[in-house]
Amino acid sequence: MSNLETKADFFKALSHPSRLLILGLCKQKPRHTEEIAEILKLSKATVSHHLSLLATAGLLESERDQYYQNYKLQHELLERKIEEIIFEGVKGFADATDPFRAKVLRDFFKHGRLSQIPAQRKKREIVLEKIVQSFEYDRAYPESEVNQIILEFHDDFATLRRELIGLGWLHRENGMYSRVKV
Amino acid sequence: MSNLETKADFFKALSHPSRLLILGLCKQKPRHTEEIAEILKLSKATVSHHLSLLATAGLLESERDQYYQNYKLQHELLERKIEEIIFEGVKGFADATDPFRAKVLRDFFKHGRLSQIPAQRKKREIVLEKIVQSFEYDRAYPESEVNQIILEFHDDFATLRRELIGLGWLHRENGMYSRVKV
DNA sequence: GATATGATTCGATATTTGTCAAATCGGATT
DNA sequence: AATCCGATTTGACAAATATCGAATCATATC
Repeated sequence: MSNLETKADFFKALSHPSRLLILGLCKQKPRHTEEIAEILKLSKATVSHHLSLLATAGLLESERDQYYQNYKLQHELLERKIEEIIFEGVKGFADATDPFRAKVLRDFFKHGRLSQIPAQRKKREIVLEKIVQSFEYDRAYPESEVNQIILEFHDDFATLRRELIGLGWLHRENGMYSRVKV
Repeated sequence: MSNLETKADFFKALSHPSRLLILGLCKQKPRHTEEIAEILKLSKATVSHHLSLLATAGLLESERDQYYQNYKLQHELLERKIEEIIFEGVKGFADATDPFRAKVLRDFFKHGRLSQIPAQRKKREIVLEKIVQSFEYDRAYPESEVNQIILEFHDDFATLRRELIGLGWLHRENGMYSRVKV
């Protein structure tokens, strides 16, 4: 449940009356496709489609029993608060409209490039935050690509890369780097 | 958040990436339409549409400030667990596949009509549950219509109607009846 | 291994949803 | 009261989704 698309799809799975009914039925006991189709007066194909969406969202799991595929409610996600899901992994970064932040960015970035690395920790974090935003989540980067991306901002990519790791915004594992959700 | 459609619409409001982003933006601070449109690179019209869905779902509230309409995050619903919302007001009625229940229904219903009113409370509840399912939620019925519906099952509509009220499954107000969610 | 049976996938269609430009609205400013 | 300005609504179109029948699949059963 990391990126926005996945979260939206999770809620999309819950966004149809039939699918909510299906969850209710599977809450009572595991159900198979035809049984649900019968109760809801829908075709098997349609129910199979709904079940697939619910299973992909992690709300149901299925298990075969003889001829039947039984779908069982999964509780983990249902027990979570809506906001936990929506804002999970959303960066706790500063408001983009913070005036101090805006001034620091204006002072240190010239034509998109970092004119110098701020000495003050607070200011350095602001420019580092800006830089880390060039990295996507859910993707691994080789060191060469990390360097290349940072080079777009400043020549001393080694220092900046080390700082990003130090702040925990980039993670290194087996020689590959990935952006961390904070 | 009573009926299925409303619940589905609530989750539908959360089922688009742009709308999740909008919630994130409005979490930081109240935002107005153009501001969001600018950040998300969408037209004002589109953002207005998204905002309308989120507000209808109860996730945002808006307030005018000078020229601007500021949208503010509403926390109540976000703090609730998913299952609370999905299963809120879902009838605690017996599993339709319960064998005892099935037997009672078989014994007392002949060709869709109640052959006699069960004397035992437990059995009576089962047949009354069956009858109340002929009523829709979120609709008011005049007494004449209530009687007519119950008449389809048994001649003694007065007794059955009184029992349904007694169980709290039908509610009477100003001479009109409505089905209660239990 | 042939067959029966429930599940899934495919293909087609109807409905719903997302998007934007243009027109309209409604409160603020002058 | 005339004008300004952001928000909303309207109308049109594109994209995504729901639905079903038919074809295909997977696996129990014989």
